Amino acid sequence: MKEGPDIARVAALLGDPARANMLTALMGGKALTATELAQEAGVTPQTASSHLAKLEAGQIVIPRKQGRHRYFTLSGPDIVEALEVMMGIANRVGHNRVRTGPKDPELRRARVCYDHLAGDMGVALFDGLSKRKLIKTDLNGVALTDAGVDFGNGFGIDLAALRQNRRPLCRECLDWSARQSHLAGSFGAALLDRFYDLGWARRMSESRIVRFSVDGEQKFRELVGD
Amino acid sequence: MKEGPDIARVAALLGDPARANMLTALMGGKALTATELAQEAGVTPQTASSHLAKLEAGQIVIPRKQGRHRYFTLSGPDIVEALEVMMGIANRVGHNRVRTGPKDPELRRARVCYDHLAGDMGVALFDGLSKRKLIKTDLNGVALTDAGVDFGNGFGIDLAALRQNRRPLCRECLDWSARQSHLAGSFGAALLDRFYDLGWARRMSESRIVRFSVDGEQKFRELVGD
DNA sequence: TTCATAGTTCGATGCTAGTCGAAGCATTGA
DNA sequence: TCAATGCTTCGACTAGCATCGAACTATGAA
Repeated sequence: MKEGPDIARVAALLGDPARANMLTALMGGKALTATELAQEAGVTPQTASSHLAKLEAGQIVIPRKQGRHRYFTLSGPDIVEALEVMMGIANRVGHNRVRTGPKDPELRRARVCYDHLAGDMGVALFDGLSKRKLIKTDLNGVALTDAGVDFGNGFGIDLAALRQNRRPLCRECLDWSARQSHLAGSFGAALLDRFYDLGWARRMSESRIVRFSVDGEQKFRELVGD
Repeated sequence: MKEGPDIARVAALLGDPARANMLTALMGGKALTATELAQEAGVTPQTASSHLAKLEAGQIVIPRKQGRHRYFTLSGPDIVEALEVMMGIANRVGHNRVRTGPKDPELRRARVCYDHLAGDMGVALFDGLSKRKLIKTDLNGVALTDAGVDFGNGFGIDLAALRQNRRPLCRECLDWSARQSHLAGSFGAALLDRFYDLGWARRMSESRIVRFSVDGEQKFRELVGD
C-alpha cells in the first residue's frame, strides 16, 4: 500500500483484541491506570505497555501522569462513538463475545457506561421505553417517537437543546454484561442526569456503580412500566 | 485473548489498508465488481479476492452475482457510519492520506459520496454554510444553527422528519480529493436531494459524477454566498 | 469448439505485530 | 539508603496474514 493509512490506521488500532478490551473498559469514562488496563485486557503489563504506547501515538487515548501511576482516558467523544457503532455492527452480524461481564452484582445491576445507564436496569429502561412506544427501533437504529418527545419534555429534558448537538439523540449500546441493548446517545445521557437530579440515584465515587434509592427505584419501575 | 473478538473483529476487518480502500470506494453507494475494487485498493485480483472473502465472511459487504461479475455493496448504513466516524477521527488526529484523489476532473469537482455531495463543490457547500453561519462546528462536530434550521425549512427540507431518524443531521465527512470537510449526515443528503428536485443538478448514470446545469450552478453559487 | 474475461484457489514467501521473560528506570515510602 | 511498586525497554520467539505467481473454474462471445 503506497497510499498511507487514514481510516485503516485508526481501525487497525481498534482492531486488536487486547486494545479493544482496554478501550471498552475506558468507555466507562473513568481514567484507568496501565496496570488496570492490562488486567482488563488480560495481558501482561509489558504487553499492555506496548499497546498503550501505540494507542497514545495514534492519539486514541491520552495519558496523564500522577505520582507513579499513568492514567489513561479516551481522547474524545468520537472514539466512544466509533466503539458504539462497531459494537452495533458486531451485534448485528452476530460477532458476540463469550465474556459475560463483571462479577460484582452491583455493577451488573446498574452502572455508568460513559455517561448513560447500563447494566440490568439500563436494559430494563431500554425495554420499558420500547414497550411504552416512546422509542422505536428500525433498520437504521433507535429513534424517539412523537410520544417519546412529549415524554422527554415532560420529564424535564430540553430536547431542543440536545438536538443542537451533533451527537445522535438515541443510540443502541450493546451491554457487555447483559448482552442486550441499552440506551445511549444524548437522550440516554440526559435521562441518567435527570435520575441524579431527581434524587432517584447517585453515582458511587471512584466506581462505575449507580445506586438507586428505594424510592428512586420504585419511581424507576413505574417509569419503565413494571 | 481468551475472550472472543467482538469489536476487535469488526475493526480488524476495516483495519487493513487494502480493505479500507475498498470500503471507502463502496461508500459511493454504487455496487462495484471485484476487479474494480482491486484497482481501487491497488492490489492484484488474487489479493482482492481474499480480502473480499474476509469482508464477506464478516458480513461487512454483501455480494450479488450477475453474469460473470460479482458486485459488492456495503452490508448496511452502519458500516457507512463507522467509516465516517473513523474518517473524522483520522482527520482530527492528523492521519491523512497522501493520496490526492481521483484524476477525472469531473469527479473531483462534484460527485456523490454515499448520498451527499462531495468534491470541490461539496467542500464549497460546507464552507459556504459555515460562512453564512447556518452550520457551526465545535469540539463535538457540526450542528445546524437556529438560522440554519430556518434556512433548511425554507429550502424545502422537512427537518422534523429527518430528526425522526437516528442518523445525525450533520456530520463532517473528509473529502479524499480535496482533503477538506464536506457535509454528510441526513441534512447533507437532503440538500443533495433538493438540488436534484430543483433541477439544479443530476447524477450521471453509472458513475458517481454529479453534473450541475449552468443555471443550477449559478443558483448554487448564490446559495453558498460566492 | 475456441477464445477471452472475471474471479477463485493454491502454494510459497516475507514481513509485521503480538506476546512474554528479564532487566532497567522512576517514584514513593520507610 | 534500601525496598517496593508501577511502568517501560530490550530481545527473542512465534504466528498470522498480506501479497503475488501460477493454475483452475465459470461465464459469455465468436
